[in-house]
Amino acid sequence: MKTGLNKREKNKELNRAAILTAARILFGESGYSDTTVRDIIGRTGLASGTFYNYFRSKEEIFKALRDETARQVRPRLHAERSRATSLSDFVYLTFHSFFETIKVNRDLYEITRRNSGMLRLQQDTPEIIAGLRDDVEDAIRRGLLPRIDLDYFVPAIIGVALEVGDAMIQRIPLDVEAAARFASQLFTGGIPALSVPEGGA
Amino acid sequence: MKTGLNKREKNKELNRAAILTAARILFGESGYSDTTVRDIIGRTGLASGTFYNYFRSKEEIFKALRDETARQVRPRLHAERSRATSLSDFVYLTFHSFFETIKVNRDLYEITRRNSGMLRLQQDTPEIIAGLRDDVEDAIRRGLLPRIDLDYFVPAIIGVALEVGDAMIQRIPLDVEAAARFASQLFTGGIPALSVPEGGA
Amino acid sequence: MKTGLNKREKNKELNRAAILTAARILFGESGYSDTTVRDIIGRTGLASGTFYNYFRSKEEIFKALRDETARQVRPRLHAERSRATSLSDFVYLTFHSFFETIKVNRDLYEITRRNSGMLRLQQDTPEIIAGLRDDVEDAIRRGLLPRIDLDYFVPAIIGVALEVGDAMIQRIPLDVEAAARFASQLFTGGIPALSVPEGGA
Amino acid sequence: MKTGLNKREKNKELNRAAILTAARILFGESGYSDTTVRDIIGRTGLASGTFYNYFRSKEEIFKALRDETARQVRPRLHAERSRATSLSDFVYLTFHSFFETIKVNRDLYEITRRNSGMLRLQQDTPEIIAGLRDDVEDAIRRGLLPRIDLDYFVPAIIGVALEVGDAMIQRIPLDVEAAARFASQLFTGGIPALSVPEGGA
DNA sequence: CATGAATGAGGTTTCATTCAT
DNA sequence: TATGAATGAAACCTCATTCAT
Repeated sequence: MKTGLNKREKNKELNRAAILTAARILFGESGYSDTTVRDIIGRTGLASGTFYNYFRSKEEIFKALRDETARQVRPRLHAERSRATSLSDFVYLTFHSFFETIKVNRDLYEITRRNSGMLRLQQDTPEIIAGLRDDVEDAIRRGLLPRIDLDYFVPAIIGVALEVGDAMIQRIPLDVEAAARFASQLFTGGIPALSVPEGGA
Repeated sequence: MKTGLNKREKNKELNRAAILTAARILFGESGYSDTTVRDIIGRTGLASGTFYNYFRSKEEIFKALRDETARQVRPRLHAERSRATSLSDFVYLTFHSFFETIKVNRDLYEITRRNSGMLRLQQDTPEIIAGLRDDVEDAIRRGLLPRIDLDYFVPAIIGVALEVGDAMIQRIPLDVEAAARFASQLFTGGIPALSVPEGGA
Repeated sequence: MKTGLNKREKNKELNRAAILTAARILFGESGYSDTTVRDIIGRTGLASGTFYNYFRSKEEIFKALRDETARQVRPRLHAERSRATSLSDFVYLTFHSFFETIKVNRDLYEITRRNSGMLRLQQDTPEIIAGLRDDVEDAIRRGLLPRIDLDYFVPAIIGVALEVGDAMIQRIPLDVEAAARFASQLFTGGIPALSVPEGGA
Repeated sequence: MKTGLNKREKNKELNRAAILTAARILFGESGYSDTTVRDIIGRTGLASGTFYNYFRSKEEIFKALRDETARQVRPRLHAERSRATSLSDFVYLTFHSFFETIKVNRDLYEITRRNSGMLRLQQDTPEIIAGLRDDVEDAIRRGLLPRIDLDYFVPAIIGVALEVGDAMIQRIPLDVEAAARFASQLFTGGIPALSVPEGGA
């Protein structure tokens, strides 16, 4: 039955979730290579062999984490962006939803950042960002954006999102709106639009 | 003769260079953790112990590579930027010199990209980028740039430089000017300035 | 059952004991530095990594061996000596219990002998001897021994115990009483007391 | 010619001596296994390959050091002992000359102590002590000593010499006479002869 | 002879993975 | 399924010794 999991099945789910969580934290903190399977399983209190009841290898859990990110994050980013009705709207929502996601899922984000090119697990674009190109193409079709060289434009968005995102996280207080405003002003009007009024910090 | 190196010294230079080159390639291809000392020395045809005649540890050769980058690249980027006489000039030269550097030292660039957050070897800002903030501050003092929030602006430049730089490298033909033009237009006038005339790619 | 160990636990005990025994023999034969972890584990038939399931390092197993000695030997030597009621009694029991211990734990003794000053693992006094000074001080308080310069007297006992002990072990038949008699006569009456009747060996 | 060494030959002698001295110090400080050929040669300022112009191997220099000890020390100890005219004389001179030797050649002594059973280089009796048995047998023949079990007596002397010698070295001020007096009193009259007058240290 | 870089066997230790319980 | 000891390949590094200069 879909609705009810018996005790055994429920425990399986919990264990799997616990292992994933531990891996998420550790990959984020130390990177893929410097995180051992023992580190991961040790954080859960389970025995080391148990790891292999849930994941076939260390590589597999890394991929599972990526997929999780994709499943959770992509639809959300897409939904936000599709509400846009103007260029500045589109840009602001893109950055805002991305920064908001970073703030909420900081550990998943760390993994993507710290292990971008690792092993041979990499994709050209981190999952957390996937889907952006489609949405941009759609925005062009909808007339929100002018015709642009996407091979440079999409990376430009990504670059700003990642680096300004990093800066945002380190800043106190953590202000998603301010960061999103900064990035979207840059993309909407360039440097002149960024000018800080008199005694700005 | 004072000027020339004798055979022994010349050979030492060659070996050291060979080891550095091998490390550069492998760190770039596989990252720091997944590159073994044996991989490195194996590529040179030397014996495994010989590695340690030149570098005290795996970590040390990594640092040596980084320092090499810094010594080669920083002064050059700085020199280019300090020639700027206007906002658009400053931005264009910044991106252009960076992309040019990437093109020439592609392997060194890969290392920095792939190992940014790795191990505990990282610095907050990869060497290849260090110095940018100083130059931007200087440009503001010189009136080339308006007063801006540097904690977001500098990362924004870096993000675009890195991601557009990656895109540029994969593109054939490799066109530094085009990439620099794109990035500086974005920073100078925002998306509207990017608009591609009719039949653009 | 609480009292018995199951198969797993029993096997663990056996393996740990096997590793300790192998180390004991090899350290005794070749000394600490010239005994490799591979030698030790090889003697047990276990895989090389297994060593590190039981001891964190080569140094640790050495210490474990020492502690084992201490736990086994010290209380026993102390108990014997505290039974003494006269000077000659005290001296005889001291040597006798020491020689008896050597005889029984010959391999542990070899380790202590061969590695006394080694590496930086040493303690000033090998465990096998520790406690002697306390007992001597106690004997002086109890009036069994006169007031003596302990900084020379304790080493003198130790020196005779070790060297005569070595000689005893090589002698056939191994006669603990004879060795103890010799040493205690020397300490009780000096050389004159050692005089061998007519046809002595 | 015996009398004059030319410059080349003199330098050879100096180098050989320098290497031996360095080895003596280092073997004494760290033991045979933990001293590297590079450590030794490094202390002399010579190049590592040069070591092998003087000694065929690390083991050989160790043996050379042993032989040096024997050549220097044995005759001297023998000469001192043969002057003895009574039991107490013999015993006192034996210990005194040994302690005096220790004091003067502390580094050679350390080597013998720290590496007694090492490698397979050991002899049953350290070189520094060799010859003792012969002298004792001679003393018995000369009527200085009673007939004694030499297999225990010689080791007893050695044990006291080594251990009291160690204690003496650590004591400040270093008093050879006091140590020799202690040891010879013990051997002459046993513990009763050691009794310290009232407020002795 | 002196030099010091090159050699490569071998040392200690780690860790993903397997498997008997 | 859970356990955790066993496995063994492989990582980093050391060092006695050789050899071209």
